[in-house]
Amino acid sequence: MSSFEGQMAEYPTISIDRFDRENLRARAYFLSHCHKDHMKGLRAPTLKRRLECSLKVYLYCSPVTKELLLTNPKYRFWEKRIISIEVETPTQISLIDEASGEKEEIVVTLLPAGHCPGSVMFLFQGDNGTVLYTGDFRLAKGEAARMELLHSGDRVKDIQSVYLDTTFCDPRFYEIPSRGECLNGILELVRSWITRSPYHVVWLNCKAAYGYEYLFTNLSEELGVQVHVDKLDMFRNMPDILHHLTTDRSTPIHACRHPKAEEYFQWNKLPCGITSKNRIPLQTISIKPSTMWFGERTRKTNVIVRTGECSYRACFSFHSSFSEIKDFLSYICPVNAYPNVIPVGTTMDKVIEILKPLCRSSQSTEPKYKPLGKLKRARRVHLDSEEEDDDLFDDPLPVPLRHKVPYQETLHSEVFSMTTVSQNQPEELRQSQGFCKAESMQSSLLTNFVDCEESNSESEEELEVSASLQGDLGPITLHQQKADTDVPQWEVFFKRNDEITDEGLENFPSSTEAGVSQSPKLFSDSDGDSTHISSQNSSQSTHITEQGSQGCDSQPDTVLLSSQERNSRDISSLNKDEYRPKIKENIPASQMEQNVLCPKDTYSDSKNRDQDVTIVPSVGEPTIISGGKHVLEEKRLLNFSTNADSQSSSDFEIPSTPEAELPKREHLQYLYEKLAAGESIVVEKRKCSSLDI
DNA sequence: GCGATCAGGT
DNA sequence: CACACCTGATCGC
Repeated sequence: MSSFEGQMAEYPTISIDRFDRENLRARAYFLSHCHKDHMKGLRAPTLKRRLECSLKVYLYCSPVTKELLLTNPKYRFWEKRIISIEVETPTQISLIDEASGEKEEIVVTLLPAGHCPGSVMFLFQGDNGTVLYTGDFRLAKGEAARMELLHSGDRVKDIQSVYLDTTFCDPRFYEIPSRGECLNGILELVRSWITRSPYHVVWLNCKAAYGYEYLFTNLSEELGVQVHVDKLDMFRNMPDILHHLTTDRSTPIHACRHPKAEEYFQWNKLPCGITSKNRIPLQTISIKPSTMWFGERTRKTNVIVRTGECSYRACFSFHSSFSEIKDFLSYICPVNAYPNVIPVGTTMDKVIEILKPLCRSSQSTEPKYKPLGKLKRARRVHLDSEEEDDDLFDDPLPVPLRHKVPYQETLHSEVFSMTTVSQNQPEELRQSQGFCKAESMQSSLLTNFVDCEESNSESEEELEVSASLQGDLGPITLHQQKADTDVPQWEVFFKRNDEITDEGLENFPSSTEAGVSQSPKLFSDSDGDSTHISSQNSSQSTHITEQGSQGCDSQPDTVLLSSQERNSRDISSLNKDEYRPKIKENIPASQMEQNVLCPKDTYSDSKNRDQDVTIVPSVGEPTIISGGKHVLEEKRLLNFSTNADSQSSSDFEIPSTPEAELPKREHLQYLYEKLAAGESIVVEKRKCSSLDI
């Protein structure tokens, strides 16, 4: 739960995700996503009264968040006072003190947070430096590196402070299976059950909160049936979600809720009240999404655990794991990092001890002359962080390129867009889209380096490149380049990108491996013999990180599901297309290869389409072919390398483990059916390698 | 009657 | 484990 008080040291006149107490005096409000614990005071009479008196005060959020918020009648009084800002569109906001008339300009950029539909992180740039408020987030390793707007040229921006989602910032939560792995595990379990007969139905025991939509949309897409929910009017303007939901109870997949749902379930009754179809009783299983995590040295086992005759728990997380948090923060490398959440069982001090080494200050204490390979980030004298562009000139030292993104840097001038919102204009987009051309950095070195370091923070090796020269951008500081990046946009939800799913999927790299397995016991860990069906992709990635040391065992998880299989249906066929299929053109060779490995996943990226507009061939990189739907691939490709697990890109390319075989769909089906039926599975123990125990 | 808080449950 | 709620009881306005 967020314990962020609402204000950031650098910009105390704005309030984020808290609307009570001191925050009642804010000049502007920001809401990162629509979860109640981030909306404290948002509908309190005191704030309502203040709005009536302070006509220049607005609430800024993403378009999806605005839609979700206003669907709730209790928040409808905000209607005229909410300004939605498109994701990845730097927007200038004037912060006016109505009493004194004092004014301060700030530029805010919303970055996708991957937590729930409409969730974003806020990047603020102004006279007091650049700061990032993450809200709640779930981003795979390497995702920060793929966000263009966190960079200036090739380097990550000079960020003064990060206000971070530290929900799982404890080594205990070292790793959480990726979204794709979890999704696949659930998908196969659901598939194996509902295909048995028209009377076999599944109840997804989800909590009352946004964030499960990508699960619903992907299951729907893959299985061809809509998911039953209690309400869907909040998605009325989000066709990509809406199309996969229904209020018709006759579907085999339910995510409806009822206070006595658990009790109903005992009696084979769904929350929506039905117990039979055509007078034939339904055969129901429940799947409860819940967070599962694995310590650094524990081996990941299942993403699905059987908890009873007809019930299962499935791994699902809205928040980044410890290693994902470390990857994110170490990449950003701010001067300061403040936790927004203190996980229970730990203390603020402990969390800070963990964050500190990932910040610049600690690094600055290091010897001045570091081997180039170790220099993570040039330390800069900062004064105002704002213009990072300018700083580039100041950097005397070679700066490691922290740009994992393979995307191409634009060689020519890029288009920067800057939107301005004035407080006087209430409407949403009054964005005057000012497009300013700026010269992009000459991409001198920028070329695309694919940094192979692992995303783990620990990565030590980085490529160094000399600093690039950038042109001065001129007066407007904030422009960010809009390159075509494809960041995993998670707005996905809304934009149907749930494809994200793919994320996981594709990421094989990331792979981790989780398997759905059932160990003989419900619980997993057993390592021994369980048959692991992993959702993940085939790639078994070798995890260098953790497992590396341990040897193979680590990979116990054999992945049975090949990504291809899953994708075969392509999931996304629908999805993708609708979304902006953007294609990314330049993909580094290395990635190409990967592509080859996982050919089918598709995926779409929301952003891509739009941005592609400016595609510039990157240096030397082969262009990918994007054939029809495979467009998506690109994205995933991208993810690949950058992805988390990807720690080392090389991993990906590692073909399957010698003894590993690609699971056949039929085999999987067989295993899942047994699993669904509660039968025990014969374990075939497969050795991962000689090391396997 | 409403809101805030706390306990308890899923 | 913990998340993001929901319900119910109590207290104050």
